[in-house]
Amino acid sequence: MTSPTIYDVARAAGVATSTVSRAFSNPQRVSAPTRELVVQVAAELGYSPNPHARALTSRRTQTIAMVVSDITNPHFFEIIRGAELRAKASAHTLVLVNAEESPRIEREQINRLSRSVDGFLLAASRLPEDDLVELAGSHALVMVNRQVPGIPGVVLDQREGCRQLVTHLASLGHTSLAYLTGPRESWMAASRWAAIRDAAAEAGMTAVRMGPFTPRVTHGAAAADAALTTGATALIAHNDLLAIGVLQRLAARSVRVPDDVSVTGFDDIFAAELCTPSLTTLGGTHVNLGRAAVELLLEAADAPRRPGAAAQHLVLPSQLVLRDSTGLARGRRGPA
Amino acid sequence: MTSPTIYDVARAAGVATSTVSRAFSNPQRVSAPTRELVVQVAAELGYSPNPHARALTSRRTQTIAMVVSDITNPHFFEIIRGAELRAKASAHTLVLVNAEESPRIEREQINRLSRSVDGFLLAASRLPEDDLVELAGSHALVMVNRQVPGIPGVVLDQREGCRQLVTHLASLGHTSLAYLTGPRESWMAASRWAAIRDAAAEAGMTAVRMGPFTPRVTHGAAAADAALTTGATALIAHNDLLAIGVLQRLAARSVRVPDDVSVTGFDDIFAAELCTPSLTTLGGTHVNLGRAAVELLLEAADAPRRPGAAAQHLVLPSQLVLRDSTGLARGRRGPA
DNA sequence: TTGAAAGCGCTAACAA
DNA sequence: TTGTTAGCGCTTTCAA
Repeated sequence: MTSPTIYDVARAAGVATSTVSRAFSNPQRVSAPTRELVVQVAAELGYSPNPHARALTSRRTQTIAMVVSDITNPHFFEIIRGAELRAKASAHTLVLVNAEESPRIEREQINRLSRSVDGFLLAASRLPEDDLVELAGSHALVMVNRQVPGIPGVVLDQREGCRQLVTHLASLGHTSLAYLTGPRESWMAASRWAAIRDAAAEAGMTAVRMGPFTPRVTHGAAAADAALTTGATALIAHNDLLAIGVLQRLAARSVRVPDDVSVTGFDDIFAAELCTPSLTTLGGTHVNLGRAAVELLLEAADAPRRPGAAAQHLVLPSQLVLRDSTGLARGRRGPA
Repeated sequence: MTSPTIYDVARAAGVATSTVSRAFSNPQRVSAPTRELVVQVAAELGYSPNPHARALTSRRTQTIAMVVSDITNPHFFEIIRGAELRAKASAHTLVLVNAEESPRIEREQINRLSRSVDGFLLAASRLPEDDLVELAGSHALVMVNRQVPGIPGVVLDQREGCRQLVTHLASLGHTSLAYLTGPRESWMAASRWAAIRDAAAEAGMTAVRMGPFTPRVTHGAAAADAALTTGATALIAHNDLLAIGVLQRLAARSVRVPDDVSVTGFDDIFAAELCTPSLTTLGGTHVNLGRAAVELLLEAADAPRRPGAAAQHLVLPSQLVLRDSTGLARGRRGPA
């Protein structure tokens, strides 16, 4: 009933337990013939190493945890998928944790898992920067969609992406935009606003920020109402979910999109292509975000914190996807 | 640097290590005063139990694995979310595994994790029933959206749901339907077809099955083309993704929905509400599926396999959501 | 290159 | 109720 151990294999193969151990975890330190013998005997007995016993001494678990700020946001799906893919390729296990938009829960979950994983992927972390720096001192950490000095991370290029987005709106004749911002703790929200504001200034547009709004469809109504008071003809929602909610509210209020106002989102989730009108949005290959993040984490876990070596920051390209929710500004339609 | 162990706590509190151990894993077997002392000393020292050492002796890991047949399908998201929620409530960790629609990968992943988790949630498993029964002999198993005799499981009610769906179509005057079926290994696909066929017979409709089709948007084109050859006026796609692909293809071929044909899906994913026309679909609260599945698994892990006690099968209600993709059959429009 | 042996941190008899 | 003690299965010095 109970599964075979290295002792069983050692006895059957006529070698010491340490040799069996090496054959599995350090193959190059065993002669080829012995290794083959051990491996074969192990296979016959149906032996496989006990990961907990292994972790107990070696302190390596072959497991990484991914903490997402809000698992209900479909945009994380792609990141999770990429991470799972990459983790599997290196025979690592992916643990999934939901922080439910709460810094407290995020912290608790990290503490709970700190002994059972080799490192953490923190996606859109809501923790204050100080906490993160402290954590990075004792754990392998990789940030996803957030930049923290000294901690490795992967982000989609917001600066360039937002510039393209704003330029697109400017080229349609819009002269004023409103950014409907996300959660206060969201690094992304701050980063997007900074990029949008700068790009707007450059393009000679006025830009205002409204919010914060919880980036869900249901909160789009409030966001849309707030945005309309500004008189802006271009609305940039913090993400696609919020944008879709905005679209729905505008339709309900008989404001035409894109004839009266243009609306854009971020993330390019699956639904962005299907809603009416389809949504212009700043996307990118989120699968690669997840993939790259795991890659970085595995490196960090292998070569822990060479002091002096700067933390790696990967910036993956974002991609502006033009659809039907953006159009010429009011009064700019028809032949000039 | 290295974290404190029960030895440190025992010494500082002046008790035996076993007392410390009990205070944490079996509190009721320690007198209240001793327990409080131990807990307080432990807190001061910053002690927390090493999960691997714990697992090594107790064989309990506080971890459960969820294996999904295809992580790209958004419908699993909700199930995953429910499972994560419930797992967290019992201080359990959720490991996420993608089987990529491959029975081989599914099996490999299960084997790889078999030592590190307390049990498995198998969502839409593609494994043959024999394999599952064998697995259930050595592991705690709960099936999600698949019924296997002798193994506990949770499903949304297909029989009643499909009956409602078919009745809905019949009441709109449709007399022939086509079911665009999912993967060959999908228990769900077989189960839906059986229910649809029976319900159709009951309602005096003819029913044909086409496929199998990979249930993704991109495969909707082939499915739509195949369906049109049958002359059926009502198309039931295996899931919403396929249905959305069908809608797109029909639009491209200038077949009007629902004027020329009606289209339905399964799952009620987020996008079903947003596509054009919005999709009539058989949904249900998938979050509860995940939640209930974890619940069952925790029970099973606690009271392992009382022989004689039948495996629990939970059937959660499904819910028919009527939207714009279904309408009166051709020739049944206007005043009678 | 291989073997002997001492733990890793905890649980669970068993005894007191 | 508490303490003693022998493992759980593996890795890792250290010696040979």
